[in-house]
Amino acid sequence: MSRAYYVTTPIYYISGNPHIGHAYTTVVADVLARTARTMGPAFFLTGTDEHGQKVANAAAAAGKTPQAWCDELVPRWQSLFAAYHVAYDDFIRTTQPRHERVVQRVFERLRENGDVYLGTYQGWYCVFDETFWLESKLVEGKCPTCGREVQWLSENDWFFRLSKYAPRLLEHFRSNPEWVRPKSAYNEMLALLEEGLDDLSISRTSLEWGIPVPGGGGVIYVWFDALLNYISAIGWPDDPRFRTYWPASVQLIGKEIARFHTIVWPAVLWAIGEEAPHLVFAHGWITTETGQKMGKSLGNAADPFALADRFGADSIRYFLLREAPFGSDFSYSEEKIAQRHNSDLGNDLGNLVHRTLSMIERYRNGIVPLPGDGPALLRRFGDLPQRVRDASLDLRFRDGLEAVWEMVTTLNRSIEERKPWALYKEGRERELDALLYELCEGLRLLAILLHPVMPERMEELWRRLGIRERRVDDDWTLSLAESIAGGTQTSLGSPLFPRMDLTPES
RNA sequence: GGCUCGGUAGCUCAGUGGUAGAGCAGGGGACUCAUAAGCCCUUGGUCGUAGGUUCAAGUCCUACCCGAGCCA
Repeated sequence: MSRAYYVTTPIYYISGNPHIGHAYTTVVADVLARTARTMGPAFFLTGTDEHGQKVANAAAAAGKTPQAWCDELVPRWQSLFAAYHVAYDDFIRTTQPRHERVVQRVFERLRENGDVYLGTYQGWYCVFDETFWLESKLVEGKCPTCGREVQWLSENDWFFRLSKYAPRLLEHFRSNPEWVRPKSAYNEMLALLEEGLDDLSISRTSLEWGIPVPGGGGVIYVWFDALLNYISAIGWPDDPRFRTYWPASVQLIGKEIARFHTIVWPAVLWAIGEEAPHLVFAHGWITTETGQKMGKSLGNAADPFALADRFGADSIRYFLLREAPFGSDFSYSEEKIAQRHNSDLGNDLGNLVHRTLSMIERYRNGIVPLPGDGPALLRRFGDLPQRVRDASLDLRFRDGLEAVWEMVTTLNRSIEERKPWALYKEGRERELDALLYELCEGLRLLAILLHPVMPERMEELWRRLGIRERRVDDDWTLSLAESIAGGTQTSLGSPLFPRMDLTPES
């Protein structure tokens, strides 16, 4: 039996419009959740991070209240995820009462336990990066990462006793070397731990846009607030969902926020008596072809809505998972997307579907024939579903897709070798039926295996195969025990992945 | 300044001390069910550089160069 699966994305900081990088992380989480749902209960959480000075400033610049600003932006994010066929189970906003309640309750719990104490914070603060800097780190008096002006803060803040948890963190890292991936992130965080930890300021008196500290005294630091979304959304501490799904199976993050998620976050969880997540995976960035990080602040971000319009969201999803091993940075360009779309999806998969359904149409009036003596062709792929599922849940999506493509290639090759057009002309009906049946069954398997990655297109393939007695995303133990029924009425339709013109220009 | 990861074919990447690989792109061929797709064959590499260890190094060690990142 399998345990309940819980996957999270970072909650996205809504200081502007979403870009392709946000779609990337969220699509990956969606593929994990869809894969996990083929074997048991799964919960997929995403959402938005709405507090902090940067949001307050952006709202003020637009002449709006922070809440109004957030309310206007959130639908942009939700429509992005809809455009990419993302099926989350919950979308949390840190301004929702259900979240604010939990944050305050956690704070109180920590204060009662003595894990939070009142201290004095003095130092430089970069509003843009929401980060504190030591004097020695400033570059010509400005923020070393973004070059903007920093502010001098001197205030009485609440501090979290992070240092107290340093020994347990070290022990946790050393006895769970796979708990932070990829290895590079693990190594960096371990090195950081070995240098020692300072306590963390978790409140602000200089700012109003945040969750109030219980009993007064400013607002809770946006980072502390934000981390708690992963448990507030599933109803910490009492909701049955919390007991079902926590600790999280996988928490996806960008590598720039690894410190908060692998050092601060487990310490906070332990301080309230909960377990650390099983796996934190810090993925790489999508870069331009010159290796530059893509992001709104650099002005080089692709419009993810336009991309989905042009190529189809499922093609982009496929590209994101197939192009590079998950974890490392990878460079993006429309040419590369178009190439993947044309060669893998159009030529290999799409054409296989089209030529198969076309022959069913032409030789058998669109009706799936009765099976022959046995699916010899597909026998060697008996372990493919397990391989694909294992690869995906281990975040090796590329490996899983390559394994599926072995089957695509095998089916295409079998058509060349057995020449159904010749069988038809020569009246070798039983041989033709056997081959066509195997091809249809192969397409059924492909639809099932690729559905987590390309849900919309594979649902369309499922419809064309005419299967009504089961859904494409049913539990795999049920789907895989069956095969397509002879007599099923298929429909040809237009190509699933029409080739794109590769010549530059839109 | 310290540290981490990477540098293998035009591109994206496998490669776990034992004869350098795959896919795509490029070139050629036979076919016609199909989206000029698919199938078969094929060109292409001083494995970042220089040393070292070893019977044997893409792989281990040292230094350096380049790229990205983390920390100070």
